[in-house]
Amino acid sequence: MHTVCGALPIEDLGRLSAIAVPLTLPAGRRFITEGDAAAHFFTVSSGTAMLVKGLADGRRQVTGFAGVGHFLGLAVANTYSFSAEAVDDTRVCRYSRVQLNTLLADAPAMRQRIMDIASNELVAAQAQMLLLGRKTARERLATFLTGLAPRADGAVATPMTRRDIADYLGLTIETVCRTLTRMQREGLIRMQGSARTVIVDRPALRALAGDEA
Amino acid sequence: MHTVCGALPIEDLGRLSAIAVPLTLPAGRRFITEGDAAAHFFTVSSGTAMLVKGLADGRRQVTGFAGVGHFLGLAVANTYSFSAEAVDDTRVCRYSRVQLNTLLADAPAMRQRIMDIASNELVAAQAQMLLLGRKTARERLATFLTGLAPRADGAVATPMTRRDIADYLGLTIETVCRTLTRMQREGLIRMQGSARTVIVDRPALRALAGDEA
DNA sequence: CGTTGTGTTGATATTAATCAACAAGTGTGG
DNA sequence: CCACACTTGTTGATTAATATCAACACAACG
Repeated sequence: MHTVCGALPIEDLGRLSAIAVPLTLPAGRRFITEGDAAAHFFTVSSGTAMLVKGLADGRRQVTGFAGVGHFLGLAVANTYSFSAEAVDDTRVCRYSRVQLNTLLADAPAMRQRIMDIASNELVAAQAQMLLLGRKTARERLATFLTGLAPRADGAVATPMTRRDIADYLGLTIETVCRTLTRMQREGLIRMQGSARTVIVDRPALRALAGDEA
Repeated sequence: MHTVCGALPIEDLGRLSAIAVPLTLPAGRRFITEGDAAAHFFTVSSGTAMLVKGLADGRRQVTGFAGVGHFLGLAVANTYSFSAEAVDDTRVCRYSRVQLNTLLADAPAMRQRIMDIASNELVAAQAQMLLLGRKTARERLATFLTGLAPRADGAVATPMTRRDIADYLGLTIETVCRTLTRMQREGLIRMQGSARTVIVDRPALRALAGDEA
């Protein structure tokens, strides 16, 4: 999965796990709430989480999905600027930010790694701005699908609902549905239930995505 | 100005300026090109710069404006993932990334500051995703205008062209014009040439922006 | 089994884009 | 200093992409 995070080098995992609190979250559970005091940060152990920003009237924007090994909540501010929810049944580890900072003080490799993660997030965020500001519905879906990590059989996992995809791509549920249906009709993809999609013609889909400009 | 950067603590400025190469850029000059080897990073000394991402067919997205004191090009990757241009006549300082990294090795305060900057960038980027994905044209302009730093007389500087604003907000030039004209007709703002705008009714504009959800 | 949430498809509405004309600056060279 | 070209900004008419409204299929679940 893209954006939101990154993985740590093995040698640091032990020190990190010493302060980790493992949590099991059912699908849909919110574990970070926009505006709350930001006392913790999280890593994803299994499943998928997503970051959400909301408007007063209920409109929402998913700013990223976080798969296994990804980080959430690395903000400097005193309050979270986004909410986070489990997409499917998900295990996360929670870390105290105070303890993390202590740990970081003499772990330069880990510090560097976190810095790199933040930079990569920023690059991903800028790519997403281009998508949201300038790409068509079709291009957005093509970008989304080709950005998902393919499994051994060539299929990609889409555990999030159509609503989550729509809120991630700045579209409506209906437009997501119609666009995917059309891509299937055209032989670009094959949907196998709503949580699994085979990318039939990856080159064509990548061309549609329009990156590599 | 919002997003893209931040300022360093005074005590580090001397060390940084020792490796700085000052450059003077005319309005419109591009000084970072998407895809080029990322050997440098930059700070803005005067004027305004902007970050741009482009699609093959010419569509472009401005991902942020950088005013005085802001940073550009803090990526980890080997190539820049965006271009940068001077909005008006601008002075920037250029720093070698290699030298910067050496300097950072024993400057914890500076390192921390850069980490904080990156985090703030990320928060701003997520806010912009919400704007691009879910706000109306009117809400986007209201958000943009209320986010500009007001001068002593209450006016805000808008040195960028309508095209740049449109590419920043994911709109067309015409929609930006029409929306601003309408806001002026409604007494929310008063335009004084295209580079200067007085915000007449800031509370109303902030309410329109829809943040503080 | 009904109930509820999710996904799909169709008909229609609406926002913002496109196409077009022109006004207002800005700069250049005669 | 003025005429001209060229860029930028504004406004109007029309189109098009996507949202909205609506109906229904289907699966999960109590």
